[in-house]
Amino acid sequence: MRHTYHDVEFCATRVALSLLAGKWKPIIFFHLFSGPRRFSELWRDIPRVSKKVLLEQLRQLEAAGLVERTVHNGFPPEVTYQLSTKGAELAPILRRLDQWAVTHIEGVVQIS
Amino acid sequence: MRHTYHDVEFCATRVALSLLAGKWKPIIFFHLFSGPRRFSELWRDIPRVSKKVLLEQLRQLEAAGLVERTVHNGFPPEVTYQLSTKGAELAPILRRLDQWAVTHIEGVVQIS
DNA sequence: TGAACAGGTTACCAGCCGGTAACCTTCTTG
DNA sequence: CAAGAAGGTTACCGGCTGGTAACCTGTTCA
Repeated sequence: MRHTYHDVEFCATRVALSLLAGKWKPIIFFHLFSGPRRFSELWRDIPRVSKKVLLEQLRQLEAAGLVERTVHNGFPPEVTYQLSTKGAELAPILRRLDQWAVTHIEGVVQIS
Repeated sequence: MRHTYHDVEFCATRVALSLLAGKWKPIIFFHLFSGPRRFSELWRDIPRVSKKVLLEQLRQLEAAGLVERTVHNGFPPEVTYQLSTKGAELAPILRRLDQWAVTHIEGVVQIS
């Protein structure tokens, strides 16, 4: 059995896009580009996302190996999320995509 | 009202990704990178996609301004799809994403 | 003693997205 | 005159994704 990118199951780009697919994932990414963030920080800084959904997206990113979750013992509980090496290597690609969007799509805003 | 990329509605990357979101779109893209293709060619060359769904994806890409549809009069009917300038400018970005996926995701295959 | 905070979890629901299968129209060819 | 090819369209359906709202656990502080 020969696999080519014609085969949707093995198309690298499709699989990559599926890891980024999710309403809040790009925003999470841009927040994590500048370093680790606590759960509550992300929840505060990303408007209109529910705890449940934010957590779901983070877990999916973690499962994909793009994000690492660290629990720091102590009180109050502190859990931080940060990009893995693999995840960080997406940064330049996402920035170029951002650039493309800003020049080609109206009403859209550049990352800070 | 201030818009920042923190606002999911205006996050450029999210909007860009939403244009590419669709099971068959990356594959369609890679087929169109090498030039215009007839509908029946795409349908023949992309395994397991139904006419209806392929057409849907093409129409969405067209609506997004990434693909142009041309009807050539004559018989048999001939309709070709090709990337717009805007769409073609995504090529290098998608190729980098493909590269990233090939080096980081197992079982995934590079575009030819 | 009970409120507040961090980081979750649970139940439940609506809408979208991709999927199958059959059908349509126009023209050409055997 | 029937079949076939090109490019669709239509009816219908199941599962995934994102959404709301309420609840839980453990510790500290007033």
